[in-house]
Amino acid sequence: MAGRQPAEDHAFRSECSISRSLELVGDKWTLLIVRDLMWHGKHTFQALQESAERIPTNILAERLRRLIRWGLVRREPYQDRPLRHAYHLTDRGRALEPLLLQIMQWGHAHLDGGLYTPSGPAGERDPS
Amino acid sequence: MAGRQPAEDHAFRSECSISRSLELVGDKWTLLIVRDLMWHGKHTFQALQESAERIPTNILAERLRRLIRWGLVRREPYQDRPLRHAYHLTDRGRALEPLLLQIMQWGHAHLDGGLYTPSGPAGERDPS
DNA sequence: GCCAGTCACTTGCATTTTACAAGTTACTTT
DNA sequence: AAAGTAACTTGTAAAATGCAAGTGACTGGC
Repeated sequence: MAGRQPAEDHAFRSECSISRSLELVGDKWTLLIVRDLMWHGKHTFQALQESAERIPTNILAERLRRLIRWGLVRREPYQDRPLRHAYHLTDRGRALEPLLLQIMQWGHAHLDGGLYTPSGPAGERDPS
Repeated sequence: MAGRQPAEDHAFRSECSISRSLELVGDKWTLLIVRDLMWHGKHTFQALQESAERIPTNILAERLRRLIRWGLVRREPYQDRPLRHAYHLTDRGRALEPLLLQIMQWGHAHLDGGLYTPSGPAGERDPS
């Protein structure tokens, strides 16, 4: 326990594991970074920021810091001269894979088709 | 296709199913509402707002509108005099169950223990 | 009829987060 | 020395969030 980082503790807003998880990955960007680290071989700041969704650089930097602080991502040099760092998932980060697969599957089944037109499957519409 | 609602279309920021899903459920609150509708028998505005995480009422109202617009939730009267409405998941909403289970499982495995202390599993720490 | 109470929201406003553009630092290549 | 590249940081405007208070429809008791 000695040598712990100075970082502040975080008080969760509830006991619920879902709520807790969402406090960490419940935003529009974090899981996309995890996706790129997990499946798309993107491990540098540059590579991550060039993804199709065009994450703003300040958000990317902040999210990477957070993921590192929570132990989902590791930052390590992959060369000196010039010194450059790469980002990799830890075991804890890699454990998000089934979650990512589920999100992907749901989106694929329910949000496909380019532009969304607001009407559920037949029989599910509000008969206003 | 006649009788479609006037609602605006939505242009997704990328083709990725994960990204698309996150544009809908990628925030701190939406999946908690789905959780309550799916598992906790909460179907009224009142019941939903009384959950442990204390969602602000304006956010709850806005999220319910969004979920309805996207066909994940249905709003229907459960009594007249006074007229009251209940919220229920549609099939599309219920299809989020495996996703919710995965989030719960990850959180349970990696975020348990009340206050978070920032250090990954042994061997995963940045040896700074 | 009048008053208190409940439910389901809406409104106003302060705070926080996000988005976009531009700038900075360190180092390399020409 | 000049130009280029990677990895950020900073500034600022726009949007989302959080909190408190207010509103409207109705009900039930006196």
